[in-house]
Amino acid sequence: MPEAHALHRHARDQREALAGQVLSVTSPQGRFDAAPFDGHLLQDVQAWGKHLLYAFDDAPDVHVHLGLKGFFLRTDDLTLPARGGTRMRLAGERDAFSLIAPSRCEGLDAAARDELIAGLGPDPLRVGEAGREEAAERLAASRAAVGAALLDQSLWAGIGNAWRAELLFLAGIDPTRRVTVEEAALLWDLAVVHLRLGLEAGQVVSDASAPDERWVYKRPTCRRCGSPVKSWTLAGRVAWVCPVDQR
DNA sequence: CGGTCATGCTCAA
DNA sequence: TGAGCCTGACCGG
Repeated sequence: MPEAHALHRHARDQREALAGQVLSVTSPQGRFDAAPFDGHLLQDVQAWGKHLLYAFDDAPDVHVHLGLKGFFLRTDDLTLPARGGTRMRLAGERDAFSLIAPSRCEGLDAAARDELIAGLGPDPLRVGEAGREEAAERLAASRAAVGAALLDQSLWAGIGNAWRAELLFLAGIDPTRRVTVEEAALLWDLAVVHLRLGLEAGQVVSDASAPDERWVYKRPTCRRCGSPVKSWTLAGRVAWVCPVDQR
């Protein structure tokens, strides 16, 4: 689940529930030092690609990355004890969020936060159409195959394995080759539209009329033409490709 | 109930 | 390139 659309959804949910409030910040598991943030006012929560940044008054930022396995639990019963293994618990006036099994949860000073953001490419949910030209040029300039380039967070921020499979299918592009600037711009447009749909739906959406369906991702056959889907490891992740519809 | 895999990423080799 | 991270979902016995 944790690709950019999911992280932007977490940011929105937590911003609406907690921003502007003085939070109780704890680490029931003990693996996160919550003291610098406990009792401080949360100004904002923002997603940058797959990263979450929490801005506090008079404290560093908190940086969260869910990795493959991280997730949040939400409750409106503030008396409920956090489940075991909760790395960070953020409690406001009416809601509490528990962070479980993240790959990163740490304080970040302003310089480190700026460095993190500077190392990320454009995020389709953050710059949208305004970032189209720069995003297309960055992706097309990469020497890597487009299937590897799309997963490189310094080129574009927020695309993961499921979006890679589905966006390349929608664009009709074979992941093993490179792309022109025009093809990269088409991929960007597809990403902007579909990640937005995914943000609202809370899942990957590659067909607005069938939000629960996928074209090739984890499928034995292509949903459009029925051809057997080819799958193999590309850039460390399993690629799913229709050999007929993607050239 | 054990084994495997996963919409991610880092680090060692 | 592969192990590790150390959770949850799923599957077969």
